[in-house]
Amino acid sequence: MLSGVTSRRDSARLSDVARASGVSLSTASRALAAPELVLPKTRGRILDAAARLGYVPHGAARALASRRSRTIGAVVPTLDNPIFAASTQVLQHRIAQEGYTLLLGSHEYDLKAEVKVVSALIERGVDGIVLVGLDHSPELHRLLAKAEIPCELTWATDASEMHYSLGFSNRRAAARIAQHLLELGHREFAMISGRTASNDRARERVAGVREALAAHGLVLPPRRMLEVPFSIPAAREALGHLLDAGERFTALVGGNDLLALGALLEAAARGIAVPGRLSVTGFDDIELAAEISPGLTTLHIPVAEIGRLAAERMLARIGGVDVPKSHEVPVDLVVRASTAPPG
Amino acid sequence: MLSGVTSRRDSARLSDVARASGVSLSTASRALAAPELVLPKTRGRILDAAARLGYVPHGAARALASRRSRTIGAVVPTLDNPIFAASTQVLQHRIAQEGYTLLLGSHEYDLKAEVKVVSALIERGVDGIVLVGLDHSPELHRLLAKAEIPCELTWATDASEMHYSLGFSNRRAAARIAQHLLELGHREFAMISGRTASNDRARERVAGVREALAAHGLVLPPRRMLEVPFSIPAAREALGHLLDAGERFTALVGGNDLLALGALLEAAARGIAVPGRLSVTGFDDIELAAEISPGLTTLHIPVAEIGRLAAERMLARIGGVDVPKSHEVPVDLVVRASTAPPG
DNA sequence: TAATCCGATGAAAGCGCTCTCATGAAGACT
DNA sequence: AGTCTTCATGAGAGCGCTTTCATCGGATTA
Repeated sequence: MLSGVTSRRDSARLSDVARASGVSLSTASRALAAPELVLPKTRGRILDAAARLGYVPHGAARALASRRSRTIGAVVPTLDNPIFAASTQVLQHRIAQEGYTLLLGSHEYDLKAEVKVVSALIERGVDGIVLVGLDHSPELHRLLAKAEIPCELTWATDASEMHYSLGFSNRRAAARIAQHLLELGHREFAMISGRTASNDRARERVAGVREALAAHGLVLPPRRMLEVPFSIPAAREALGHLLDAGERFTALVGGNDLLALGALLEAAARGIAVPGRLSVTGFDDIELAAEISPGLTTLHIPVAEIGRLAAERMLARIGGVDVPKSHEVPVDLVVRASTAPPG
Repeated sequence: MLSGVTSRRDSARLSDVARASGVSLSTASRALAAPELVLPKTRGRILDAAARLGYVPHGAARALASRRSRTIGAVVPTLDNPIFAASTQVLQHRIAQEGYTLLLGSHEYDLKAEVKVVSALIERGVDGIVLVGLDHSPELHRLLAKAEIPCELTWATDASEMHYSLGFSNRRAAARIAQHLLELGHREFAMISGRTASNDRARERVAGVREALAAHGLVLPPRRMLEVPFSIPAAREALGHLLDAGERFTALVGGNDLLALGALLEAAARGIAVPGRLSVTGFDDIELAAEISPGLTTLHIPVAEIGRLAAERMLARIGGVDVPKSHEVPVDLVVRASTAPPG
C-alpha cells in the first residue's frame, strides 16, 4: 500500500488533529493520553480540533505502539447457563467503565476448544483473561505463561494457590447442602449432577456431598448418582429413571438449580409430593428458585459479585497492583419449601 | 521506545520465522495468509519454523497493516435475558469457526449507553456490528456510516428497508397470539409488557395485540396494559395489581415468556385456575415454557437461527457479498395448556 | 536462438499511533 | 548577570505486520 490516499480518507487521524490545532503529533497524542502534561490552552485547542474533525483513535495502531489493547478476554463454558450470562454481563459492564472492551469466547465444556479460543484472544492482544473453573488444558497454561498476561480463574478457589482464583469451595458448599438434609433426618440420598468430565465444579460438588454423607457413615451409591447435561428435560428424565428403577430415597441433591427445577417439575408431574415424600435441593439460587412453588432450597451464590470482583482484580493486576492469589466470596444456604424432614 | 530489546523478547515475530526458514518477510507473510502463492516446499519450511518457534501472529499489527481486525462486535440490551444469551452464544460460535472473535457490549436498554459501546467497538476496529432491534440513536447511525462497516439489526425486520435487518415482525407475531385468544372466544384482555421506551420490539408487540383486538371491535384499555421491567417478580406484582384493582379479564398476554411465567406463578399462588379462569400467553418459547405446568402457550422464535443467520449475513457482507436487505425467520404459535376458551 | 511470459521471491514503504530523548524558553537561585 | 532547573513541546524511531512493485530464473513460443 504505497498510496495513503486509498485508505479511509474521510476519517481523521491524529496527525490531522495535530495539524488543525497547530501542534506536533506528540503533543496531540499527549493531550489525549496524559492531559496534565499539556498546557490547558493548548489542550483545549487540540480537543476542539479532535471534536470538530470527529477524530476516533485507531485502536490497532494504539495497541501496536503501546503494547496494550485495553481489551479483556473472557471464556465461559456457555452463555446458555444464566449464571455465566449474568456474571459476564457484570464483568463487561464494569470493565467498560474503565474504558476496556470485552472479547468473549465459549467452549461448550470442551477443553480443546477452550485452548483455541484462548489462543485467538491472545492473538487479539487482550491485556488479561478471565476463565471459568480450575480444569484447563496444560497447553492453555503454557500459552498464558508465554503471553505473560494475567489470568483469573472464577467460580472456584484454587486451594493450591498455583493460579489466581476467585469464587468459593464447591466442595464445602455442596457439603453444606447435604448437611442440611442430614440434619433434617434424611439418610437415603440420590443426586443428579452435571457432567463431571472437564468440570471441576461439578466434580467437587459430588465430592462434597459424598464427604458429608461419609461423616455420617452413609454413602451415595453409584446407581443413585446420575450425570446428565445441564438441562431441565435431562433432569426430568433422570429423576424418572431413578424412580422407575425403584430406587428408594428421600432426598435428591441437584447439581444446580436447573437440574433441581427439572426434578421438581417431574415430581409434580408424577404426583410425588415435595417436600412431603421427597426433599429437593438446588445450587446457585437463580431467580426462579424463589418464585417456583415449592420454593427451592438452594445455595445462594453472589453471581454479580463474582463478575464484579473478576473485573476489579483483573483491572488491578493489569495496572500492576497485585491482589491476593485467591479470593473467596460468601455463599449461603437458603432454606425454602422444597426440603423437610423425611415423611 | 528506541530499544526493541525491552519488548517481549521471548515471543517470536514473523521476521524470526522468516530468518529461521531462510526466506524474506514477505514470503513468510504470504505463506500464512495466502499459501497458494508460495511453493509447497518453501511453505512447508516456513510453517515448520513457525510451529517450532511457537509463532503467534500479532493481531494489532495485522489489523493496522491490513485494515481488517477479524473481529465482529455485538451489542445486546442485556445478557440476562436468555434469548439474547442464546443467540449471542450461537453468533460467537459461528464466527469463531471462520477465525473471527466476538467483541461484546451491552447497554441495559439505554440508547445513550449504546452509542458509547458502539463507539468503543468501532475504535477497536471491528469489521462489522450486530445490534438488537430497530430503535437506535441517530448518532449511532452516524458513527456507523462514518466507519463504513456493515451493521445488522436483529430480532426485528425493518419494513422500510433502510437498514439491514434480520428477524420477524413483532407486530404480526403478537397479533397472531391475540388472534389465537380471540378465536378461543376471549373478549376481555389484559397485557403485561416490558418497557416500551427505546424498545421497538416491546412497542410493536403491544401494537400487534391492539390491532388484532381492533379488528374485532375490541380495545385494550390503558389500565389493563401494564409496563414492567423484564423480571418474574415484576410480572407477579403486575398481575396482582390488576387483580386487586378488580379488573375483569379472561386473557392475559405476556410481553415475553418471563413475564407470562410470572403471571402463571402468581395465578397459582392466588388459586386462580389457568386456563380455567384465566388464559395466559407468552412470547419467545424459552425452554421452561414447555416444562412448566400448565405448559405455556407462546410464540416460538428460532433463537439459535437468529444468531446463526446474523453470523452468516455478517460474514458474507464482510467478504463483499451482498445479502437481501431484510431476512424474515419463521415464527410459530405453540399452543399448550395455558390457554382455553373463557370459562 | 532470441523474445516473451509467468510464477516465486525479495525490497521496502507504509498502517496510525506511542514514547524516549532533545530542545528551548521561562523562572529560580546565588 | 549567570547558571541551574523546570516544564511544555517537537523530532523521530519504532511497534509487527501487509502489500505493491520490481526482479529474476526458467519454461514457452516464434
